[in-house]
Amino acid sequence: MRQMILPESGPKRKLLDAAERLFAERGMDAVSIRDVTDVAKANVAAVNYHFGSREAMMSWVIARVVGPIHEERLARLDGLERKWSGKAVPLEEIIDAIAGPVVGQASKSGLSESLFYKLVGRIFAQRADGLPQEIEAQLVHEDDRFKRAVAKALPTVAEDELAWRMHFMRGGLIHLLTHQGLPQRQVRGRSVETSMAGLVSRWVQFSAAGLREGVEPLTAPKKGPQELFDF
Amino acid sequence: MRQMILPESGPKRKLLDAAERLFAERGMDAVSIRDVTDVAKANVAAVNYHFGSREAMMSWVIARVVGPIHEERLARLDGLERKWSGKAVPLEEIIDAIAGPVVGQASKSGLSESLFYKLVGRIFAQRADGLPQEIEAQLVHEDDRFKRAVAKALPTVAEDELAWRMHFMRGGLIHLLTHQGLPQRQVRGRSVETSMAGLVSRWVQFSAAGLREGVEPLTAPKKGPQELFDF
DNA sequence: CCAGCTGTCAAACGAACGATTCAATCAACA
DNA sequence: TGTTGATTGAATCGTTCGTTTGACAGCTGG
Repeated sequence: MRQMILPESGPKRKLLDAAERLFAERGMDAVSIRDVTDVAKANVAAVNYHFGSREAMMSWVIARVVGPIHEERLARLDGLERKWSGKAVPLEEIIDAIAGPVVGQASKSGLSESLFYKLVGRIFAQRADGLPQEIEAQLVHEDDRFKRAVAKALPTVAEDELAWRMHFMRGGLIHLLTHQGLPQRQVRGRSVETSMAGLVSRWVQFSAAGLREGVEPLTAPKKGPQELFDF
Repeated sequence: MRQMILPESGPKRKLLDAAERLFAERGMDAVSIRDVTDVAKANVAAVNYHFGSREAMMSWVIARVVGPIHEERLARLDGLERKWSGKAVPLEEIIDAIAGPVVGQASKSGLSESLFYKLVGRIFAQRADGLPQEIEAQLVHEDDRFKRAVAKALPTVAEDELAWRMHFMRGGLIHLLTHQGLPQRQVRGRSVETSMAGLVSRWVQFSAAGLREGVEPLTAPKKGPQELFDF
């Protein structure tokens, strides 16, 4: 596996694109290498020739999707910590740095937005249960960085309590990504926001409130919550 | 399928128990009928003889797990609405009526608690993507009941906003069930709460805060949030 | 006593799976 | 142009899958 230089074109790229689309549509386990090579208009042997095995190809697909999201997350967090130079970063901005890169990378993907979110959701839902070790290690480090940032923003909340609340938060995002369209049927007769950017901002607000649970606002307790976060 | 009278004993029961355990351990798609019949010490043909097909057996397993949870949820909500006789039920009690039955049924299951939660999480994660129609219909109705109850408890929050927040909330619970043990490694050196009952009460608090986001407390705004929920 | 139903069993079915083989083909360079 | 190494193609490998078959045992009611 080593450094995993992503192919810009050529047959490897075609296979990865095909696998990516099928993984998003049907789930990783429901796609055979023949499905992939049919879509990519390649031979069955191509997968094992270029990647060594089906599982190795899966790792490439996952790395190609997760890698940029992971790096953009860390870059955003770095930027925030630089911007607030040592002070605690506002909670909503931290949380937005988790979901924002998913939306950001969606437009750069060859997939439709809906499929891209589904794929990302499927991947993150598998945490610690089948993800390639290299990617899992990245994500563990990422989790740690964000946990420390949140802990700094909410110093009065116990660390283990925060860890669980961030666990719930992550679950909400994964559920949003995998089942984007579910609840909109439940609202009768009204046209409902469906753009992921809007939904993510709702998720940020929801999560921030959940993380803050039990924390008294230090200043201006009579003001509304929009005072704490302007965007 | 019809009424699905659950077998108390006999070979059907043995097959369902074996399938249930394996589904929880490995996931639905990773279990063959030979795996099941090996554990159940039955013949491969037994599955098709007693259930007609692998998929039908899966539906029985799912129905046997989800059914009691679904009914206990509705019963709890009925009880709450009776107890508060027409007035809005306190938010935390509604949310607890969603997660509580999962904990309640865990002890009645033949599975270990950990496996039972994993199985329930796996099932609910598949909403609208492979669940038997009958169960899906139950859950849609259940969602609607709970959404109305929450809307009554939070009349100032727009309905579609509530639907999305409850979506995030459900995601958090599913993630907790499927990845119970994940974040505890992240807390260094401390022994951490791992009982599901405790975790669920954290999830209830988290979710209630998320659902309430932007809602000003009507009375005693200076008091702590424990004023709003005593248990 | 035996016809009829219920359940179990080993065996086999055809299909699909990931992987491999090996000859044919292609591109690049001497 | 001839040679070499990279890539492709068709065919096949051994396995595993869900399902089906048909023989056989156990029991029951007439």
